[in-house]
Amino acid sequence: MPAVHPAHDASDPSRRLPAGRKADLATFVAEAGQVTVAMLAQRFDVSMDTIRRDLDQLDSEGVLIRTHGGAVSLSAFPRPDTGLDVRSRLQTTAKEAIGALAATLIDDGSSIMINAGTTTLALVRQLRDQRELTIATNSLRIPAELPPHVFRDLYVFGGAVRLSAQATVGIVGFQMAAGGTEMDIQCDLALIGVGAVSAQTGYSTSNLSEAAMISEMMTRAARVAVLADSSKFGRRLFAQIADLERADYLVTDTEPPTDLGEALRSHGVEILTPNAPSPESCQGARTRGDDSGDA
Amino acid sequence: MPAVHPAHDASDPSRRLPAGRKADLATFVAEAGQVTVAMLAQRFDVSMDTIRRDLDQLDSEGVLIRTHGGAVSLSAFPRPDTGLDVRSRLQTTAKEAIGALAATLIDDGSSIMINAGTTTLALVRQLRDQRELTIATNSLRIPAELPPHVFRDLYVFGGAVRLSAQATVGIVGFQMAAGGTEMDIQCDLALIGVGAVSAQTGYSTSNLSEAAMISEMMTRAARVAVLADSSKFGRRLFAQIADLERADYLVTDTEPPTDLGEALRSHGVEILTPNAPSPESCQGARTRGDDSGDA
DNA sequence: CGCTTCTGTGCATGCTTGTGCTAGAAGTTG
DNA sequence: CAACTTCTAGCACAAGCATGCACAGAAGCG
Repeated sequence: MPAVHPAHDASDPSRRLPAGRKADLATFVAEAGQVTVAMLAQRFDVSMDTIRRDLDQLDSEGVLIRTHGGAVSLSAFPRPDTGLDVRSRLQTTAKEAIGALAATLIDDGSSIMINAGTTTLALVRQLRDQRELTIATNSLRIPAELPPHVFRDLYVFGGAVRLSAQATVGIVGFQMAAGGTEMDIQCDLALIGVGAVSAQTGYSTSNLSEAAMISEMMTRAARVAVLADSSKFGRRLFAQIADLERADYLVTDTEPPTDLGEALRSHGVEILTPNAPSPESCQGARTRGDDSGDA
Repeated sequence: MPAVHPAHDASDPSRRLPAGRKADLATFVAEAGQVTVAMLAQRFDVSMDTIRRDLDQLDSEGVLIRTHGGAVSLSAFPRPDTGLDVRSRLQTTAKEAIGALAATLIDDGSSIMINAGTTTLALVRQLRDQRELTIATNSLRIPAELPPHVFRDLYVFGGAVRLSAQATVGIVGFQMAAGGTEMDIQCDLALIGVGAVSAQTGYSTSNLSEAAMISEMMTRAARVAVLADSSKFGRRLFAQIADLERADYLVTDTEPPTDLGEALRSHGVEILTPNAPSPESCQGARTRGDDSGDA
């Protein structure tokens, strides 16, 4: 079994540490906008399998978006809003199902907070039968998509604009008079789309300011529903939002992996999926719970 | 055994990424307005079947509208909630000219406030050559339309949403910490689109809260430019914003009637029109080289 | 120093996805 | 109605993918 392995050539300086290659790869994708696995394999002189693994990790870290055949950058497209649009085209049916399911949690006349994100955007498109809602959000796109007959009052939190997310980041609250003090606000339900759900580290997203804002929304709500499609399971993003028990509901499209599902239930989180209450649908061994979060 | 497959041409990098192609295809349709399957197949160098499948998917995702033989963009159809969009199609050439002219007032690195409106929206679309701007606005649509390279920081004032105007009404200011006090803000230039300009009653608009907010923006600016096309002259709307002398410039498309023009000049307002460019305006009516969306 | 353990990498294997082709159905146009 | 275009459905093939495995270094431990 000598097996003629070309093996690793330590003499080649272009072949560097994996972490360094991953960082270069991330910037390369960000500049190129869209790349193929084959292109990257040639560029970095490693096999396509390694590139695939790297891209999967970078996707789970939220640095780029993995697609069939390669990857696209979050925001480096010619148009700044394509980052959001590309993301919104991925997992759309799942997001719509999640949105429709989450909409059933909303009672007529209740007050709700909604954070910015593609999943929550799909949610507001599903709002049809509700009436007289009071809604507060940090999304700049929700006011354009919200059906006008469902709400009575709509508020947008002010602050700096994160262009890639079409959202504001700032204080969860309002002043109603110049120089006046902040009004204390409280709502019945917070609907929160997150970037990652992990049994170990709870809910997380890629932007620190947004994480702080979401956490503030959660504390100002009597009930909290977290929205996340199955691609968010078992990964960890840069900024932690809260521990698992801060949510009352997790609305998703497929039953989570067993370890995550058990962790959620043991923390009192009710899991809602469209497939009716059929537990343990067993979607295969998707349990990659590891995530060594370097970056 | 036909076996002779022309197969895939790996040499062309523009192809080879389905997700990227779909994103490009969506933007292409959005810009062209209407397209045929054959046109897209030639443009993206794939078969018409693939284009058909892509269009079917994009239609089911709500990105465009599939038709027999091709597809049309969403904006080609008047959507139900297009109160603002319908208005924006009126007087567009005039608004574009006004926007381009007002853009010449904006210096690199300056801080500006912009209120919500179709005229100011046309203005931000004309911003190309400016850099490092700091921008604050109550418009929810400006963040989506603003070219990303022109500004350094962008802020949206928080508050209640006026859906018909896609704008917030509230306080002109920000808190930067929960429970903290309001930060005092001041800018170099306020760019204000108004609904009416009258020699007797000054500037006015139809909504009282917006009028108060605009007035506040004016007081927080070193210079004030009012934008109004000729259809706004000589009329009075419900809520007065300010007297004539509160503005330093009136940017419009045609010279106002003599009485209004005299009243403005006697109050120290400089009138800027595209035909009689002011001494400092250098770029004037710039031909928009690219797009010019016919097709 | 030797041994174990872990990680990163490359390869081989079925399996899934995307694409183009063909044939027939359905629609459009003169 | 006839001629043409476009759509739908099914098929075959290439590319991409997940998984399991083997090997090379690095790190840890005695």
